[in-house]
Amino acid sequence: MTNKPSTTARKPRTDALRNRERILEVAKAAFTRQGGNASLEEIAKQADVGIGTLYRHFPTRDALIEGVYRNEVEKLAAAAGHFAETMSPLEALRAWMLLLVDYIAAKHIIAPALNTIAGGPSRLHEGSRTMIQDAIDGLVKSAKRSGDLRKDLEANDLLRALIGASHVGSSVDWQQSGRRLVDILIAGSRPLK
Amino acid sequence: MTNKPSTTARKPRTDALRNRERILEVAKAAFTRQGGNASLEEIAKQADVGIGTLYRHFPTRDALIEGVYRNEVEKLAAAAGHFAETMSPLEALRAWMLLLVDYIAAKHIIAPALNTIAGGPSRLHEGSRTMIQDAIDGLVKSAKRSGDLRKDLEANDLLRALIGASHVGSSVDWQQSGRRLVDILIAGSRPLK
DNA sequence: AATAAAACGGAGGTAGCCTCCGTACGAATA
DNA sequence: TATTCGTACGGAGGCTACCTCCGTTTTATT
Repeated sequence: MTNKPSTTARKPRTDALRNRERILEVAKAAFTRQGGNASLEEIAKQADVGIGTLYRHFPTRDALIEGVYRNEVEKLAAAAGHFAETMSPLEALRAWMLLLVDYIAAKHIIAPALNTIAGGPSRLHEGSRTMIQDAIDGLVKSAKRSGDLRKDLEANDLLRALIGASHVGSSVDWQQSGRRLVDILIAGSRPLK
Repeated sequence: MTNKPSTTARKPRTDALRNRERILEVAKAAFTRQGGNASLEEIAKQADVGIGTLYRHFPTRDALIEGVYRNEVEKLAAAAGHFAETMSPLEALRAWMLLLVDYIAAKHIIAPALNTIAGGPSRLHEGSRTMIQDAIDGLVKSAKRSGDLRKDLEANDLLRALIGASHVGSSVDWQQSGRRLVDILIAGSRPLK
């Protein structure tokens, strides 16, 4: 194996990266708005990309759906850190929970589609679950430290409330009520005066 | 409004009823095997029916899916009564739970598809929930009376166990494990010797 | 500037959707 | 049983979306 590090794989092309991003962004919107059968050609068009390009990045519909999902989880995890650094603890928690509402909406589209996939969905779900758990744990913990949150609050309570609500209502506008719920939860989690 | 009851609507044609049945039967199989996007033309063919006939009975894909679902719930409710009359209480309960596994499989396909529907899915789900609850309540109650079941058992426990299991595993072969679970539940619900 | 690897785009063959309407069947009636 | 007429049947055909394939363009590297 004369595996010289010389073959250090050239840098990925910038247009490829940019297109990939655009596709994911448009796809997420399309899927959450029109469901898992949204037209891929339409998505390509809206992303200003040829249909061939879309298929090169995501060879199957499922691949695209999975891509959107992973992207979402990653953004969610990254945002937690970012918010924590640039906002007050309570604001950070609130902002992050609002993102979570978006994420859940996306996941609702995705879950059924993933069942058709080969390896099964559990693998994906497992990983995301802990990433999300960690994120909210961190945010809650630091908001407790700063005295913005009552000490007896469990991060999981917030998580469950939001996820639970999304299951009950699974109507189209549950996102709206989800956002309202975020504010209620935040308000209710302040320390008892 | 000279709405004479004389117009007593003629009897529905027998071939129409037969075809409708056949379509629902084939469609259920197709949906549970290949997911909610199974080819309608293929379903029509397998049901020995023209594509036009299929569309007359079920004008949209969603209508067909909903039809399968309603059919399933009705069969489930009817079966409970029938089993209760022709089997021993415990056998009746077991047989019915096995049907429930089939039903849940169908519902998994259906739930996502229903979210796209106009009126929202809650209406459907509500109704079915109570029908199923009633059915299992009756079966459990009579098995308790005959001494085949421990008295402290709640019908809901069985229901939740089965439904819960179906959510965790949502892989392709969860039905297999669902059937196994039925036997385990039955065995575990016998009176303590 | 030259080169070659990598990515792009869209034409075109295929499959599934759904409508429309002439034909066939079955329930009512005599 | 024969007739009538409302009801249901079937599948051809127009259309949309899928997905592959390959000639052209762009980009990183030298």
